[in-house]
Amino acid sequence: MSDGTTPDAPHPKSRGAARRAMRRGPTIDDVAELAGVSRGTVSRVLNGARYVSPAALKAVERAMRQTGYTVNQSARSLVTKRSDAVAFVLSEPQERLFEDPNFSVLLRACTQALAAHDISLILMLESDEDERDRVLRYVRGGHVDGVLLISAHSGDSLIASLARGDVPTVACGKPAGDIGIPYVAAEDREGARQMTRHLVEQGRKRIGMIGCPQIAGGAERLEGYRDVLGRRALRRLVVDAPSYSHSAGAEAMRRLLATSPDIDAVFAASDSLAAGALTELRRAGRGVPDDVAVGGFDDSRIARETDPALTTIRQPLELVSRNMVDVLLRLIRREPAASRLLPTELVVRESA
Amino acid sequence: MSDGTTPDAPHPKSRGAARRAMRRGPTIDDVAELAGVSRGTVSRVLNGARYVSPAALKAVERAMRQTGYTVNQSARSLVTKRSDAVAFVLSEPQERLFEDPNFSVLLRACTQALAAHDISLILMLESDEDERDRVLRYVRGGHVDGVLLISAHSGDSLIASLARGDVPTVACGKPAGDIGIPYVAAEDREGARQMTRHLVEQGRKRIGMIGCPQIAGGAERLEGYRDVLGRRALRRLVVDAPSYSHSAGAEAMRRLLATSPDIDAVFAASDSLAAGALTELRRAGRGVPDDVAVGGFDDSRIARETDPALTTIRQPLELVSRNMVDVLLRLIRREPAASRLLPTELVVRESA
DNA sequence: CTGAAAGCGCTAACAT
DNA sequence: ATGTTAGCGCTTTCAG
Repeated sequence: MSDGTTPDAPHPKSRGAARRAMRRGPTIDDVAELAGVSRGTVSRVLNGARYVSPAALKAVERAMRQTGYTVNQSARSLVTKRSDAVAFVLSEPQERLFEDPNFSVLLRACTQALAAHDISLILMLESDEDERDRVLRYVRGGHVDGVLLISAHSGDSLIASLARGDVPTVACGKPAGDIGIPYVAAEDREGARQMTRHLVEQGRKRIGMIGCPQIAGGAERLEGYRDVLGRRALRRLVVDAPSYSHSAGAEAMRRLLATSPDIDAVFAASDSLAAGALTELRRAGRGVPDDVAVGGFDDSRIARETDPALTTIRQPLELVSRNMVDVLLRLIRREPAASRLLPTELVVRESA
Repeated sequence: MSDGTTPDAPHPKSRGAARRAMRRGPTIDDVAELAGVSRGTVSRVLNGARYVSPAALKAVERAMRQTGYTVNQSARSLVTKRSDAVAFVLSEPQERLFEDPNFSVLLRACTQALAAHDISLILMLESDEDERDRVLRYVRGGHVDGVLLISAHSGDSLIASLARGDVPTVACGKPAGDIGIPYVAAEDREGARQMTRHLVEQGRKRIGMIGCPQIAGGAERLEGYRDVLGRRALRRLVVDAPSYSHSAGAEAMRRLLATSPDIDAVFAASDSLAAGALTELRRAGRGVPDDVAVGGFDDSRIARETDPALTTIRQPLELVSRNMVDVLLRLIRREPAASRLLPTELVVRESA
């Protein structure tokens, strides 16, 4: 084989004056010429087609098809100052968030919702200082029209401080510190109430909770649990997990069993935590749900894959995503847009 | 409040001639003026700083800092014809791929590897016809410099037909049909051999396989299994799963137990499949690994979270990602770049 | 080594 | 309704 990289250029004689032979698609002028109209008219067709005669419109459309024209986004952005792209910024202080099954759902749904508006999604990670700076520079450099901010932990947010500036931003989940940026979230507190009520209705008496207050929404879930239980939410029944992970769930369950061996139900603040709890309960020889009922939160994929399958609270993440995009687009258009809270739903399976 | 959108322009008298007051960062000219050099020199500093006197360099750098200058990527792209962005195209015919824990790893690692080169990652989905067209138009519209193609199923690939064109593309996993595009993959076949050998060494006699030949790498894993077992790879010991999912694994295991109740080991072509098999084995009252040993493939997160934890084959996905990016960058620079195969590793845990 | 000048392809006034 | 024109901010010859 000759080389394996690129087929040789198809221009046998291209020598000295080898201009940029690269991607050299048809321009708006080519279309205009072919359609027998001016460049301005073509531009009008491209942008809404108002004030264009049907005849011209048809001619232009045909010419575009014939030439296989595509707008040059750079040229357009240069003048409009819009990029038609938004950043999906993921701050994952502990590398965890990325493994969260919920994250995939958000990412997919946001991508789709944006695609419907012909806006592209640029994924950016912000796990350390350097990356944070990179993101900041990038965002305020005008490379994107707005940002979808996904952060597990609510603290950090140097990003948010930027976001508070002039770049339209919407967060997933209520950011801590009550920064002024709009957010979209599930009704964590009410969701937690639903689960706790369910456990009570099942006749459970000593209901423990594995929480994770430092994660967005975590504090609310804890509050919901307390709302329902009141003083029955004994201090020893509540343990904190450092993150929404399987191992953290197992570890928390171990502590719970140690301090409260008489426990007959556990509400974990996420499905991953619940799955970890399940593993630990089995190890400890407790039957689920007979000895101990287990409730999760999220209704992520893993809720269906544990054994027994998890009873959990469904977060409408597709809806959250669509709302985030909707709010962001309004913000970009300088329209007013408030935060939104979306309802949750109890999903009963085998574990409780 | 006055408006809530944009703080009023700081020009008390700007009236009729209210220019676009939007994002109006410092330009290369502002920097040039402040540094007392020409616009050309600033540009040179921006691009490699060759042929620039130390004095000029310093002045420019100071001016850039003072003004908080950031290049306008659109303006740059307009002339260079590069976008400094690549598309991460995900074809997920069955919505599954996105839930694959491996995918997250790839996405994260690719994003990071690209960020190191100041290239941004644009995520695109290609699950149906419309989206495929969208991706095609987008990619060949010159919006990206190249594409990272992640597809579970190997067939479709109208995308690939584009990729074969002039847009630099690298696939994850060997694409079917032997299209000419370079790819990066793990040594699936050898990995499968490693696992099968391990099971044999454990004294297992009737080793079944849950395969998924239509998924990239799936056929190779099946071959590896057969390489080791030879005629002991009875037909009835091999079942096909429709996808790499938990439920497919459970279902396949059920069939396997039905046709070959005497089975004493199973090698599943992915961890998800193995996890499903585990669930089914427990349901059937078979102990793992005592009655039946179970081997997975991927060493994804779930391998650590099943009970018992999975013995599996580690795919070096971070390495795969970095190599994909490396190959793609070479391709973009029109340098030669061949496909690459990366070694796998046996990870022994509890299930086998 | 550096400045000047010519566009890149497009949109948005501004005239018709 | 349509053509004309002036840039958007940058890189890249081309002269010095």
